[in-house]
Amino acid sequence: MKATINDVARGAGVSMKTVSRVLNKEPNVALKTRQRVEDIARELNYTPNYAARGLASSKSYMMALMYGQVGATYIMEIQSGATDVCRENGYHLVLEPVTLPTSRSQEAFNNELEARLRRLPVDGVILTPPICDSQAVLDVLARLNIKCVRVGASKNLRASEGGEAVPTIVMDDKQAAFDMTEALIKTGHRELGFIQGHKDHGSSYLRLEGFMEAVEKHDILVPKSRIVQGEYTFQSGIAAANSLLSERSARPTAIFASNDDMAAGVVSVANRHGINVPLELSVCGFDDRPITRKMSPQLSSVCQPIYEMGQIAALRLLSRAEDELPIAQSVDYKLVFRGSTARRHTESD
Amino acid sequence: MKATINDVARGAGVSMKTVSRVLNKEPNVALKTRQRVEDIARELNYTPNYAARGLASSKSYMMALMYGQVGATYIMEIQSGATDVCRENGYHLVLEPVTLPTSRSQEAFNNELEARLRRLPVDGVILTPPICDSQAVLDVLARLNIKCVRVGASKNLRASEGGEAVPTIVMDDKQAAFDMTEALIKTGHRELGFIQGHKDHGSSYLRLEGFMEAVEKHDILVPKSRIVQGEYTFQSGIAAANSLLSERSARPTAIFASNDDMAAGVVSVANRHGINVPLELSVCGFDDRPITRKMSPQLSSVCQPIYEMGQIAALRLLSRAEDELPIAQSVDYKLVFRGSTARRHTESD
DNA sequence: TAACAAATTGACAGCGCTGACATAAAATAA
DNA sequence: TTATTTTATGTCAGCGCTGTCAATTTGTTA
Repeated sequence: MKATINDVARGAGVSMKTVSRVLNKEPNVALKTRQRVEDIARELNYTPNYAARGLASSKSYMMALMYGQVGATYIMEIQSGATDVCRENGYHLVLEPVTLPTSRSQEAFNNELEARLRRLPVDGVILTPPICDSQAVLDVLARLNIKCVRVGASKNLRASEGGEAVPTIVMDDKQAAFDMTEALIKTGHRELGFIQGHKDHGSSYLRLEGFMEAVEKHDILVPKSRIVQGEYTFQSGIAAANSLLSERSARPTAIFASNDDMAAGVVSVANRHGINVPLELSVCGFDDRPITRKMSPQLSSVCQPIYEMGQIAALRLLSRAEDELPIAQSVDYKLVFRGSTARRHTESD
Repeated sequence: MKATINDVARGAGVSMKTVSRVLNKEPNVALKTRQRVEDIARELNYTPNYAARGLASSKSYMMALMYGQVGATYIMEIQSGATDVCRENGYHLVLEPVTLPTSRSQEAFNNELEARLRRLPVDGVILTPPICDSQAVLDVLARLNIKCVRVGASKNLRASEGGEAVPTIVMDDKQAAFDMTEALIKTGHRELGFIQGHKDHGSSYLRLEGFMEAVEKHDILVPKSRIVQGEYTFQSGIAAANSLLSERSARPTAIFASNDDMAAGVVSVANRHGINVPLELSVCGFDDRPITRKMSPQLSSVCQPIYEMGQIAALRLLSRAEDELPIAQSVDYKLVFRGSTARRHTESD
C-alpha cells in the first residue's frame, strides 16, 4: 500500500541505491536518471520511511530546540521557523526546556542534562537565550559530540575551553538600542531614562551599551538615577517606573525599557499617575512581543526577525559544508513606532 | 559503545525478545526476570533505539499537536504537558500549525492536510481549539485512520458522519462562567456587563450561557446593550468597553470578559477614562493567561489546568484499553481573584 | 588506438528491534 | 497420576533504508 524505495527503483529501472542517492540529493547521479527517479517517486506518492532511514544511517533525523526562561511567543516563533526548515529536509524538531542551575550544583545539572540527551538522541541542537550563554550546556554538548547553533547569544563562547567556535545567529542588540535611543533623541528628547534587563542575560548589557553610546554621541548627560536595574518582568518595570517618575521636576520625557514587559509596566504606572503617554512621556520597549499590541497606547519597540532566526539556525545545523559560513551570522532588526512615543512636547506646545 | 538489546539480553541471560517485553511493559514476564533485565539495562545505561523500534513495529512513535489561531502560551503549556508524557513513553511530540479554511475551498484544505499528514506519519494527534471543532479535520484523520483526541472542544463531533466518538478533554466552560458570574453577584454587583468571545469559537457560547444562567438564577436583569460581541482580541475588548462604559449613568459596576485579552482592553479603557478599577468597576477575564499579571491592577480570571490537559491528552493517545475511559473527560478549573475585582463600592462607602 | 581516470550505478549486508509463531515450564484440572 | 490449559521464554525473519565496496560506463590522455 505504501510505496517504498524498492517500488520506485523498479519503476525507474534502477537500483535502490540510486534512488536513495536521488532522494538524499547526493552527487554523482546522471541528470536524466535523477529526473526519472524523481518523476516516478512523485507518481507513486512516495514518502521516505524515517525510521528505516534513521536505522540504516544511524542518525536520528531529529533536532532539539533547547530553551529556558523566555516568553512563549519567542519560542513558538523560533520553533516555527526551525520546524519549517526541518520538514523540508526530512527532519523533526522537538522542544526541550532546560532550567539552568541556580542553587543546584553545577555538576548535578550537567549529569542530568547529559542523561536527557542520551535518551533523546538528536543530531543537532538549537540553543536560545538564556541557554545559549551557558558554557556548561556547550560543554555537555561538546562531550556528547552533538552539533549545535546558538540563537541570540550575547556572550562569546566556544564549544569548550580551547574548543572550536559555535555558529551563532545574532541580532545586533547594541546597535538596535543605539538606533532606538537616537530616534528618541532626534524627536526632541533629552531627558532620558533607561531600564536595564535581567543581570543574567547578556542582552541587558548590550542594550545598555547601545543606549549609552547614543547618549554620549549626542552629548546628553544621563544621571545615574535615570538608569534603573530591572529584571525583564512587568513587575520590575513598575518598580523602575516608580523610581524614575517619582519626582515631578526631575521626570524624564522618554523612557527606554530593555524589553516590552518592563515598558508595559512603565506605561501602566504612567496611566495610574495621570501622566499622558505619549504626550508627557514617551515609552519604548524592545523585542516587539504581542504585549506591545495589548496595551494602550500600543508600544514602540524593536522588532527582531525571530522566525527567520529559527530558519537560519535549523539550516546551519543541516548544512554540511558549513565551514564557508561565517561563525556569527547577523540578522536585521527594525524599529517599530506605535502610539507610545511622540515628539517631545515642548513648553510652547 | 552504545548498549543494545542484545547486550542486555546477554547480560541478563535471556533472549532479546524477553528484554523487549520488559522494556515495552508487556505482560507475561516473570517478576524476577523482569527485575533482572531492568537492573542490567540500567547498569548498561541502555536506551532504546527509536528508529529500530519504529521500523520493526511500523509505528512512528510520534504524535502531533495540531493547533490553530490561539495564544502561544496556551500551546506551549499543552505541549509541555504532552511532551512530558510522551518522553516517559518513548514518544516524540511534534507541533503542527493548521490554518482552518476561510475563503479557500474546503476541498483544497482537506487535500493539503492529508498530504501533510502523509509526510508526517504520526501515530496520534492532539487537537486543540479551534481545530478540535473542525469536522473537516476529524474526517481527514478518520480517513487516514489516525487516532486523535480533542482538547478544549466545545462542539460535539464524531470521527465522521455516523463514526465513532472521539475522546475529548474538556473544561466546563459554562459552569466556570456561571461560578465567576455568581462570584461577582455575591460581592454585591447587580449591574453586570458581558463581552462575548469570537463567533467561531464554541467556547464563546458556553461562557455566555453560564453568565446568563447565573444572572437569571439571581433575578438580575441584563439589558441587551450590556452584552457585547467581541472577538477575543485586545482591540475588540477596547471597543466593547467603549460601548459598555459610554454612558456614565448606565455604567455597569462589573464587566466579565470572555477572555483575558478583552478584559485587558476593558481595564485599559477604564484607566483612560479615569474609572478606578476595581473601586468603581470590577473586571474579570477568562483563561488566566500571562497578561493577567502584566497589567495593573492584575486581572481576576478563570484558570484552566492546561498543562494537565496536555498530559491527559497524550496519555489517552497512548492508552491501549481506552475503552474504559469516558469519552469526555472533564478537568477542574479554578477562579483566581486578583486586584481587578472588588466588592461593590456602595454609595455609603 | 590503448591505457587510464572519473563518473555513474549496483550488489549486498546489516542497522536494532519487534511480530508471528514455536517451544518449554508451570499451574491447574481430570 | 496424566491431560490440559496458562504462563513464560525463545527462534527467526524482516521492517526500509543506507554504507561499503565492487562493477560498469563514460570521458580523457598519451
